[in-house]
Amino acid sequence: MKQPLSRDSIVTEALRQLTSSGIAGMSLRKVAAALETGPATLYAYVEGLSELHALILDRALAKVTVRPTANTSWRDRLQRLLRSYARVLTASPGLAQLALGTIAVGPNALRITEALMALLEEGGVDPATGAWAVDLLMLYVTAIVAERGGGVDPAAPKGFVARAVDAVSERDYPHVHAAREQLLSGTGEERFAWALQVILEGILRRPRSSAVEPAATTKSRPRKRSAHAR
Amino acid sequence: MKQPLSRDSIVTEALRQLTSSGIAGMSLRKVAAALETGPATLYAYVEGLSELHALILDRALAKVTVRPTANTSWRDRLQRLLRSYARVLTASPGLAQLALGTIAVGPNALRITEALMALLEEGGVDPATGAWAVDLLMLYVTAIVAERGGGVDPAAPKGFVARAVDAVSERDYPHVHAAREQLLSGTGEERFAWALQVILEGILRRPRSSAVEPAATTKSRPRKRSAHAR
DNA sequence: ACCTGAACACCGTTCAAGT
DNA sequence: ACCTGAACACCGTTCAAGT
Repeated sequence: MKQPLSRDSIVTEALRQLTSSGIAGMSLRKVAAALETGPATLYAYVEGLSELHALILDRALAKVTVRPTANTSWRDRLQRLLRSYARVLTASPGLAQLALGTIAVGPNALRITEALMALLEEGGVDPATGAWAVDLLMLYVTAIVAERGGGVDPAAPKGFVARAVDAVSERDYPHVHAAREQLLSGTGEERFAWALQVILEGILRRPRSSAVEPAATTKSRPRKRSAHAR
Repeated sequence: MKQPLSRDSIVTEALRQLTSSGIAGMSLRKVAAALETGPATLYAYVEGLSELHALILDRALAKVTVRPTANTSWRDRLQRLLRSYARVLTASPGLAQLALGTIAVGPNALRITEALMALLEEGGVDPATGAWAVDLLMLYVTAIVAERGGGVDPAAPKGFVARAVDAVSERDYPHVHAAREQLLSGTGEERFAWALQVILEGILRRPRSSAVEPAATTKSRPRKRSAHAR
């Protein structure tokens, strides 16, 4: 009675399950059941679970907005793009973990990479640095989303970490103790925005063309190196 | 005949399995079998799988060297410490994924946080910035290890990504196409070292006390902001 | 009271037997 | 030749029945 079963309908159902029930709520067997067939049938359309993961990821990434409202600085547009990427990953619990295990080379991942490279170039970042920078930026965003939303299970007692950090021994961990409030401060949004600024600033100041730190110099004093990237 | 069974022996055996066989090679049932008991028995010593994960992680982190050879710059020592952390995560396939899902508040994780905070302070980073910086640095390192070593399975065809990137359409993805060699260039070590320098540079230039970018300014020109943090 | 064998409710993947 | 029910080899967790 359902639609005639296809790669497409399998991916749609799988993403639906992931979005509504998290990583534990999606399985080949449940997808098969929802599509009113046996689990073995799916193997006619999909290589296995890990190919399905890749397909789900790219399907989800279609929702990322790569052309945010113009008329703002490239920095602002880059931050909006990465926020859109983070939002899409957050919308389907477990998608970020899945993204970390899957090297995204689907068309939608490429579309995001392309847009980020263009924005960095607009910011004066040379292509060699831009290539690595895109990896770094996307990895950071994926990781931070993966770190928070482990799953959809409400098993995370919000106070548990706070209690552990608060109880830290002043004698054994003086720096941690002194900064215990700072370690827990800030909303996710604030930390995300700060981290992006940090990484972006570093990218602009440390093009790949710049020499590598010679190990035994410096004393907190920043080096005179190229600010005018490329 | 085996040792009398304890939290400790369970963690030891679990970490042994993880190290030798990756995340798929470790399970509560296999640990129980190796310890010559039934799976239910473990629940007398451990709350469940996720507590075991946290215990394994902290046990593994004991091997991280937090006091690298002195007589070098704080930057150098910080990089050595993070490399040691990365090495420990890499040594047990799947440990990094597990670390992303587990908020590490065990004594060994605290020891690492403490050492990083001390090094950043030595570098002139204020405690408020240092607290967030430690999170960012550890998250990056954890994520990059998690991204590569998905498991111990040799299922990763090294050429697969290269082929996908090489085949990218010049018309649809001009920037990606132009930088396709750069996207694949460099060893893991080189990218790791570069990324750490980028993040560190950003941390030094963007203390939390600095104002937030006012959205519609800049043109790649860096701001005059404090290099001499705090 | 404590420990645990067996059961429960799941997995992904394979394959022989049917159409 | 193609599709798939049933089986295989696993999971984590629970619980009643034994000591």
